[in-house]
Amino acid sequence: MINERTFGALADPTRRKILHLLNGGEMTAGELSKHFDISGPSMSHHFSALKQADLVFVRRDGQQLFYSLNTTVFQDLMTVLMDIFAQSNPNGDKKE
Amino acid sequence: MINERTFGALADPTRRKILHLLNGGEMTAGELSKHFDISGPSMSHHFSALKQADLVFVRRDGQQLFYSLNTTVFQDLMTVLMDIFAQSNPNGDKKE
DNA sequence: AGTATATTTAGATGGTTGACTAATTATCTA
DNA sequence: TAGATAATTAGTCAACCATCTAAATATACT
Repeated sequence: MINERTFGALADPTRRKILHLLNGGEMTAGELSKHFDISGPSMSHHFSALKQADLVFVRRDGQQLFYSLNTTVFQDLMTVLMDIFAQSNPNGDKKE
Repeated sequence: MINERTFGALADPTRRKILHLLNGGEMTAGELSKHFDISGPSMSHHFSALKQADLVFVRRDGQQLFYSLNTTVFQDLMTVLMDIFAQSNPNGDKKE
C-alpha cells in the first residue's frame, strides 16, 4: 500500500492538516478547501498528491468529490517506521 | 522533537536506508557511504538533513563522525501519525 | 611542519514542488 | 440547451532538492 510517494505526501503540512480533518469523516473538496487560505487548484493539487500516495479514497456523489482517509496505510506506515527504528538495542527486547 | 523537516527527511529513500542501517548501531559517515553509489558530499548532505530533522545524533571520535539513531523521534512520529489516522481521538494527548 | 585521511562546505545544474490564474471537464437544474 | 456550481487540468514561475566536482576544514601520523 505504501509507495514511494507516501512519505513525500506526508512531508507537506497542508496535506497533513487535510488528513487530520479527514480523521473526523469524509469531506468534500470544497469543504476541505474552506479550511485553507489556498486556491482551489492548489488544493486540488494536494488532493491529487494524497491520492497518488494512497493516503485517501475518493468517491463522487453528483458534483461533489468526497475524500476519506485510507486508514490501512496507517498500519503500513507503522510497520515501516518500526522496521527503521525498532532496534535490537539495550532496552529493545525488554518485555513488560 | 519532531520538526517541520522530519517528514521531509523521511521522504527520501536514501535517507530511509541510512536510518535503517543505523538500526544496527552507530556507524561512521564513511561506513555508511560505502553502502551507496553516491558521492561523499551528497551523502554528507543527507546526513545534514537527518541531523536537522532530529532523526540522528552525531559524535566525533578522532577524524570520524559516528552517526546513530535518535529513537525518541520514533515515538513522536507514532504519536503524530496516531493523531492523524487513529479514528476518534477523545483524549487528544498530542505531543508535537 | 607536511602529508594523508575523513568529512563537510561552496558553487553549479537539472529536476521536482507548491503556488497562482486561466481554461476545461463534469454535473445539476431550469 | 443554457447557465450555474464543483472540481480538475494546463501553463507558468520561483523556490527547493539531490546530485556532482572542487575546495576547505578537522584530525592523525610521521
